[in-house]
Amino acid sequence: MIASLRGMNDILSEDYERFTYFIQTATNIAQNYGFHFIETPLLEETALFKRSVGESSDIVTKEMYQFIDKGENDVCLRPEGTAGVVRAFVQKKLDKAGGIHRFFYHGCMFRYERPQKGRLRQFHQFGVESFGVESVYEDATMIMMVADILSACGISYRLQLNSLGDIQCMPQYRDRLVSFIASVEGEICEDCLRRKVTNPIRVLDCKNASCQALYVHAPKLIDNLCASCQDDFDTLKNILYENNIAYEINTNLVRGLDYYSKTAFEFVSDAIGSQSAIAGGGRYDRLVEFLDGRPTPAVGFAMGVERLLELIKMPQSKREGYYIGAMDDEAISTVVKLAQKKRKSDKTNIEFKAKNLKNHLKAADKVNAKFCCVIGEDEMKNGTIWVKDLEEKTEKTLQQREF
RNA sequence: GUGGGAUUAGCUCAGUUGGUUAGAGCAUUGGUUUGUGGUGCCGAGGGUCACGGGUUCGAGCCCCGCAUCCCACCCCA
Repeated sequence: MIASLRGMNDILSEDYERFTYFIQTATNIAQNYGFHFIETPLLEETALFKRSVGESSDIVTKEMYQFIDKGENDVCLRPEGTAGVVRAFVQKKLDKAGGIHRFFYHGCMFRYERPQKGRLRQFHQFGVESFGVESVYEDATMIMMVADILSACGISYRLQLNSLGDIQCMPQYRDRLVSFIASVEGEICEDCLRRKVTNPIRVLDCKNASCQALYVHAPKLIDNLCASCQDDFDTLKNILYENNIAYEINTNLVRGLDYYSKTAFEFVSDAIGSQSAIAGGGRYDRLVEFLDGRPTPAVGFAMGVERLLELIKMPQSKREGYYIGAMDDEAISTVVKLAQKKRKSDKTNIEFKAKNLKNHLKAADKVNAKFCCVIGEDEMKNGTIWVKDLEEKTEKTLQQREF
């Protein structure tokens, strides 16, 4: 037997019901917020991700499905959605067109990681990206949209919030942090030594207790924000408070992707194991210019669909459509004809095997039909069909041409 | 990528110190006093015990390898 590749799943049956229910719910909400669908390719030039996600990120250094295609192009299956949307935004010259552009997307992403629950090599994200709005109200809107989507699906969550600073305050802070790390360099773990060079902010959430003891005295970014970042962060907290969105500040919340600035947020669930981040996002005001566009403020988020799947509370499924069967072989061709007619307007299941009435009723139950329709000896003789409403428990006999 | 656990029917799982023909529930399917369901009764099918080696008179059970899933690290959605 040939099995699917590691970390790559089939989605069918009940999972598929949940999957499409989520996508539909999220799509409706995104449209209510004024966002428009965008589809970008699964395959992009490798350079796109190196420049946007960042050379030092885990994604780019070890998780990409990268290969050389037959035209000798260095290409990648997309590991996340933002880079492609920004590329499309720039390529369509929307940066030069000015104004506000709001997009949502959903589709599969690929990361070569060690799979576990909630972490797949091919997985799906639903995300949105907003271009051209500088106001922190847009950041708050993103957060409220995620909250709306999760609530609509009956999913409870915790919201974690942080500010990563901007071009004014971040580099300064980074320098101060690096010199702090240098001052304790002899006592920190190997991972932290590596992080000092690659991504110094990451040392702050080192799991090593002895490192943490040293970092108690480390400068915190949140205490070193410039006036504009501090203002925006305060405003954001206010907006969330006024709109009844509970949050916790997590100063260690550092997005693993290099392009974030200012607002960073993550929605986590305590009900799905260690891969608990169900949505994450933030502001990325400089990414458009990194990808050769005119500087454009932008903010967005992505949700991991597979991680949400088992948390989604589905609406109760209702009986729907018709089940049609015959009690004698001679009536089966009539049944097929009637079913074909019914299918123009309603969901219809046919049974090709002749069965007694009881078994037909059982089968109609199983497919969750609203009406069980059967042609037996009497109906055959009279050109009629017997129809039972399985909900109301009422029944009637119709002329076949009226069916 | 590192460390640990698991893998037996379509699904969830039993399976004794290694001993004859590997079980249950659910699901599937057939029958049911011969036209009334979702909850009756009786029966049936379904397993290379993940895969490949080894030890043994004999392996679902012990040993080695490998694959996948799960857990932790890492990281993120």
